[in-house]
Amino acid sequence: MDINQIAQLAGVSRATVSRYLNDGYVSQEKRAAIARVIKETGYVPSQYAKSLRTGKSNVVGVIIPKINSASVSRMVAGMTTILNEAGYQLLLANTDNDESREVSFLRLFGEKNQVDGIILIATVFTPAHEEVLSGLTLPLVVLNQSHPGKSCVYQNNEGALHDITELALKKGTHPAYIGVHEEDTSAGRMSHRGFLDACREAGVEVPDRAQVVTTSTVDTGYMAAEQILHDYPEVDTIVCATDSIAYGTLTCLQEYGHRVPEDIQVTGIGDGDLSQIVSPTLTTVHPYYKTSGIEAAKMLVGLMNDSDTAQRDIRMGYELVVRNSTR
Amino acid sequence: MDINQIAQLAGVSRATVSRYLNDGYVSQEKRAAIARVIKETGYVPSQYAKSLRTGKSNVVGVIIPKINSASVSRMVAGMTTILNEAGYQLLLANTDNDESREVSFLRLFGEKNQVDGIILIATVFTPAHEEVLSGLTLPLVVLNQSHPGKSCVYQNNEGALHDITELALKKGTHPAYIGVHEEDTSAGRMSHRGFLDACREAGVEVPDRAQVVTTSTVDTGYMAAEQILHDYPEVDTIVCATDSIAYGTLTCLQEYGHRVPEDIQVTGIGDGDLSQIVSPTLTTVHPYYKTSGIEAAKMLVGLMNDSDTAQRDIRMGYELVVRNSTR
DNA sequence: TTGTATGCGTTATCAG
DNA sequence: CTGATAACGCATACAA
Repeated sequence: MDINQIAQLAGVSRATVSRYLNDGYVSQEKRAAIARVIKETGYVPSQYAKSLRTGKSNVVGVIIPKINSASVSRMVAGMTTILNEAGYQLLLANTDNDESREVSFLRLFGEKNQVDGIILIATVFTPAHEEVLSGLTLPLVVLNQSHPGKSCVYQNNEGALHDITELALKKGTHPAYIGVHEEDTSAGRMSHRGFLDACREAGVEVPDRAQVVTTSTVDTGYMAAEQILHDYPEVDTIVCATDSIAYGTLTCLQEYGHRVPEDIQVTGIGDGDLSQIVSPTLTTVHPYYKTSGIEAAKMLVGLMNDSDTAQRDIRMGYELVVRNSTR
Repeated sequence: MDINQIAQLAGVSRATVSRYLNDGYVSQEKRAAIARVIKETGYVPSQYAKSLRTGKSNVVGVIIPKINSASVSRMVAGMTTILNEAGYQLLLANTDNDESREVSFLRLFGEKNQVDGIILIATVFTPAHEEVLSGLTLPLVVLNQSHPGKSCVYQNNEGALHDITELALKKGTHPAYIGVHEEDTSAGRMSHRGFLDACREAGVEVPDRAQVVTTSTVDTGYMAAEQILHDYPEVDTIVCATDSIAYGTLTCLQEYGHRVPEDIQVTGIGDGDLSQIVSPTLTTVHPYYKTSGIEAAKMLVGLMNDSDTAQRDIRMGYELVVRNSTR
């Protein structure tokens, strides 16, 4: 069922059918005839052919580290609405936390091929990333990290950790910090800086033994809290870089018989589903993940349409959610 | 950068380059020459043209009700691994729980176009669904629901609820049930049946006021539990159709001063992340979501390759996870 | 307002 | 083993 058959059945040339499908510029009679034939046959134009001819696919490639994650799936949910509205489909590339796959997808999509634009939910930037990123002509938006020279949308981890630490220090005097690795992800670094700034402003000293680095899971959070309890027994406030770590910390404190928040305050970042369910409920920061996906998608649509849209950065806002794990 | 330029640079015809890219059947010398040129130029074949010519896209359409959901994102994670291994990309279509969008995506993908196969994570089957489903020629796998005549992979909700109810009834005598709506989703109906069967086998009577229907959220779970407490005060066991409902129930019981599991047992279905964190930790059923995604993807790959693969159903297994919310 | 002719980049057929 | 050549289904410049 191709455009030629439609043309024949409608008694017009295929160019007219094509115009009917696109610009317009067709007389009422022919328009009606074509419409009727299309309805009868259920004809749908071939995307392949259309894309081959126009060089546009109406598909955007979305590279994600892990679909199976609350923050990522919210971002994807956000961009889906915008992109679909704008007539684009999402081609999903899941790297399963494998950096090399991230680079190869970037390359695959980037090589003048298959997609009209890319959204990269970034984790780390290796030299390989930089290389492929620099030689990229397609519209691209980096989500979740800031990257010089590229349009990006990212969370204000520094501000979030600063504010929540500041809050906790109104009632606490011996804060500890459980963060995530800081080598290649700016998120980790910025978070730590926010914490340290707030401490400095409050005039409290934080010894090294009160600051540990781990990964963002409940189990490792538990272990990190255990370590702090051991190395820094005077602790009365534990600021965690993620909610998952905070959950582990809560469990640990409970098992060691420390009361939260009376003896030790705990804070997280993320406002995960569990945060209002754990006991005590967790004081945390609500990051606008879904909205960041929406913003990234809007930006990309802008880049793909008006090719001269200026590159810009969006640092997302956040909201302190004060619950019962702080005094 | 197209195949003609590569051919010219390598001193061969474009047919030879094409063969190099596909079947093989190229002499060593030419092979080397082409390889060199391709490496130098970074040439990548156009998917559009390839698809137009071959009628295959190496893309499968995945229709999901909501990306932002633990079960769905796990299923997607599972199929991603299999599909990527088999050389397919995922085109994601998120309906955001809008049935009509589900149908239109089905139609869009189905109209001989754009994708080589479809995985539908099903929620409900309306007449509109049936209509488009019946006139579908593309390989399709239905995930999460069973559907006569179509290959499908689904959870054994009936078995899961039966077994967990059976377990709870070893220590309980007055069970209540909080389920989800049963009109159009077989999941809800099957769950309820599993519960009732186990009760019947155990010889316990369950009055209507001990069975309520709600939606699967923490808040509505809370309210449903409240209602049961009011209408059926002698309750000593609450079987919930989902973990979310169970979380709400736990919170409710705690606030009303009922001890779990001493006074009232609670069970869920799903083994969500929170289940080992809430207190008491939740007795639930671990459904193999990720594995079901893997199975669905394998099935679809089979259907797409050997077009004569028999249609079949897979009912997934499950595993009872006994924790501290039951005696 | 409409039709004709051409090309988008591949792969497949068919001789050589 | 290789090279012409003809599609694949569509959009568009150009002529009418």
